[in-house]
Amino acid sequence: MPEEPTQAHRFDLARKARSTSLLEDYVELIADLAAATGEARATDIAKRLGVTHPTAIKAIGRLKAAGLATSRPYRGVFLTDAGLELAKKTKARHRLVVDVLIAIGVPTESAEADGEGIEHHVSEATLRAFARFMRNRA
Amino acid sequence: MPEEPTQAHRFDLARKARSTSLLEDYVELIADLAAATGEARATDIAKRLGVTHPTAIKAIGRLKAAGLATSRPYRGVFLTDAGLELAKKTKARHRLVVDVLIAIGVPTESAEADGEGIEHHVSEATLRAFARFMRNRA
DNA sequence: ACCCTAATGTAGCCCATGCTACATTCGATG
DNA sequence: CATCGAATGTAGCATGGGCTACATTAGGGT
Repeated sequence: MPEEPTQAHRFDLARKARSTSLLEDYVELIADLAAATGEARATDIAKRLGVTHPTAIKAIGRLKAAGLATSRPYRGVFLTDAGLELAKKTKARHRLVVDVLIAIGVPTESAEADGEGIEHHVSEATLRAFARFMRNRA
Repeated sequence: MPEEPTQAHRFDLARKARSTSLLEDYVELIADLAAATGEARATDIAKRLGVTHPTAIKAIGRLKAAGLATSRPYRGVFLTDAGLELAKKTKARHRLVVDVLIAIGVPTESAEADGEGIEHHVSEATLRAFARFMRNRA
C-alpha cells in the first residue's frame, strides 16, 4: 500500500508533516543561531519562536530523543550530524518556497509569513517542480 | 502590536494556522459529503480522514463547541451557517492552491497531496496574489 | 570572594488529537 | 416483531506542545 493516493492517505501525510514541522523549525533555528552567534541558547530559541523557555526546553528534549541534537545541563544546544543534515534541507526548502511565492507575486512579508507554515508541507516532488519553475522563468 | 513582522510573530501565525486546520478539514469534508450523499455520517467522515470513529466524534464535538456544526445523537452532522461559510471559503482556497501548484508545474498527485497541508497556511494576501497569478498567465 | 541576576531546569497543569476497548442504539431482515 | 450487525457514543489512556510557578546554577561586577 505504498502508492495509494486516497484522500485518507493525503490527510495522513498532512498529519505527519504537522508533527515533524515543530522539530524542523527548532533545528533550522538552532542552526541559524549557531551560525550567527556561535552557540544556541535555550532562552534565545524561546524568544525567537515566541514561546516560553520551558516549552523550548521540552522541545529540545524531544530533539535529543529524536537524535537531532545534544546538550549538557546549563550548556547550549548542539545539532548532531543528523540534525545538521535536516537543518540544511529544511533551510534550502524554506528559501525555495519563499522565493517561489515572491516570484508568483506574493508580497514579501506575506511570503515570509506564510512560507513559515507552508514549507513543512512541500514534498520532494513539489520541491523539484519549484526548482524547475525558478530555473525556467524569465 | 498588530503589525509586528518579527520571526516570533510569524511562528505564532503558523501555530494558529495549525490549530485551525483540523476544523477546516472537517468542515470542508462534511460539506462535501452533504453535497454528495445528502448527509454526513461520523463513520464516513472518519473513513475519509483516515482516523478512527471516536477521533472523528470528538472532533465533531469541538466543531459544535466552535459553533460550526450541530448534531443530535445517532443522527448525522450538519453545518451551521458559520460552518457553511467556512466550508465555502476553505474549499475555494483549496482549489486555488492546487490550481496554482499545477500551473507552476507540480505533478497533479503531488499538488493534491501537498495542497491538503499547504492550504491552511495561505493568508488572504497570498490568496489574492494567487488569484492574480492565475488570471495573468497565458 | 560574594552575591545578584539571568539562564536553565523541574513540576504540574491544560487542551488537542490520536488510540483501544466497551456500551448503546438504530434499522434492516429473517 | 425480534434479533443481530453496523453505526454511534463513552471511557480511559498516551503524546505533543503550550503555560505558570518555583528551584537551581553559572558567571559577571563590586
